[in-house]
Amino acid sequence: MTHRLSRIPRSDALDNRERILEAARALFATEGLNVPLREVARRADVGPATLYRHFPTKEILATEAFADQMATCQRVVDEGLADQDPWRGFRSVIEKICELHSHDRGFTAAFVSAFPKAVDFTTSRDSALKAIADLASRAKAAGKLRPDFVIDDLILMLMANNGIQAASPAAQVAASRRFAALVIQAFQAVPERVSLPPVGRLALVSPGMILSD
Amino acid sequence: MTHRLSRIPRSDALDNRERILEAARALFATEGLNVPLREVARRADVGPATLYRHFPTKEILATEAFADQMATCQRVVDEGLADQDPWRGFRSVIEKICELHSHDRGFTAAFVSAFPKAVDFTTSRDSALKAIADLASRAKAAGKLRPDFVIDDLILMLMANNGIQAASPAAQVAASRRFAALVIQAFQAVPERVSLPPVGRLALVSPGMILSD
DNA sequence: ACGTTAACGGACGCCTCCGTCCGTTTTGGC
DNA sequence: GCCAAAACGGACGGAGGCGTCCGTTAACGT
Repeated sequence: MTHRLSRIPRSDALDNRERILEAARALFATEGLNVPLREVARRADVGPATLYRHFPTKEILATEAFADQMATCQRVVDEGLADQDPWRGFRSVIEKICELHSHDRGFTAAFVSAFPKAVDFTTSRDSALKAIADLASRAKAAGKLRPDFVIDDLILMLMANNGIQAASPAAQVAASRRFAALVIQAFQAVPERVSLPPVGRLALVSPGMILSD
Repeated sequence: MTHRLSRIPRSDALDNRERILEAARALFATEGLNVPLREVARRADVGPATLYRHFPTKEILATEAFADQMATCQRVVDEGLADQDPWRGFRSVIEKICELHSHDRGFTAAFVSAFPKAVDFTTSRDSALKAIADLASRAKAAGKLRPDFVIDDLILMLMANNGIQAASPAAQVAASRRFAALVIQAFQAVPERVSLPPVGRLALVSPGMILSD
């Protein structure tokens, strides 16, 4: 009678699970979130049923697949916070996050999406945003970041960065780098600033739109 | 023998053709280019075959549907060119184009895409870009636009603008407006400019990617 | 070694979209 | 009014994605 509570999974199961995640990471990065799940399964050399058994929904799969990207993201933000110069920290966060997202077509979509089920993903995103907001207000206090910057501007920037399509992965990164540089210029405080129009309510678009469209 | 050369189409045919275009415009604007063609047909109160008879491919339909948007685009550019102050003209072009594109989820996709069949669309886009490049060099000469601006930055900006997702049409426009303002700040020449990283080769992504994804 | 059972994956049915065929309806010249 | 031909649209077959069922395989405890 060895059955009570959370049995350890079989070795091949763990194996498959890992291979699926690997395949998902690779495909999501290059193709975006809308790859057929069969293709992930095929690449992982696994039957469709196996994939669905491990990850009942695409959201769950995406959440787990992007776990380390999310961790990287958090680390980037922490590094930015650690910088004595808040403006330099802020800039580095923007540069690194743009780069991070430019490598991975799927990640931004996931990041910007409001996965309801993926609790931990949402919370870590929000904590990252919170931290950046802190950093931003410090940079404002230092007079380097424009005072009318709001955290939604960052979301705006992420979405915008996600819209960039380049011919090759390398070009994609290059384009994002330039974009980041431009954005930083735009965020910089300068004496004679014209005021910005309000952001309005951004989407945090529903997962359905991201996963299917 | 009244058959030689380009017969005038029947009245109901013209009727349907116009209704199809109307439906396509409406749906492309709200849903983007990836609406099922059946839905366009349904909205136009027309059978699928009729739609395909008038517009054999989605590209052709899109091209014709966006013809007036394209004209508006050209007009905006012309207005910008007509301004005595090239920098003000340049800014207004950016603002108006961002607004134009923010109203219409499909238009940017079409604009940025490299429809091979849609000859006239491509040429008018290129002529618009050419004109903007002229305006840009005048604005540079006036010392208002940063010297390292290149026309690909505009494409970059359009793609980025296209990535913005807002909760409602109104919010979408608001977000684009703010984005345009930020972009203008970024493009403005200021004394102590750090140099920008290169753009790299942007996509002008193939129609397939835009129409299906 | 062997049997129990967790885990697998091929195959199925459902759905949506696509593009075309062909019998039917409508138009416009006479 | 009539009739050729132009135009229509319902219906069909095919392709691809999805999620699940169930007969088969192979891991692990004894």
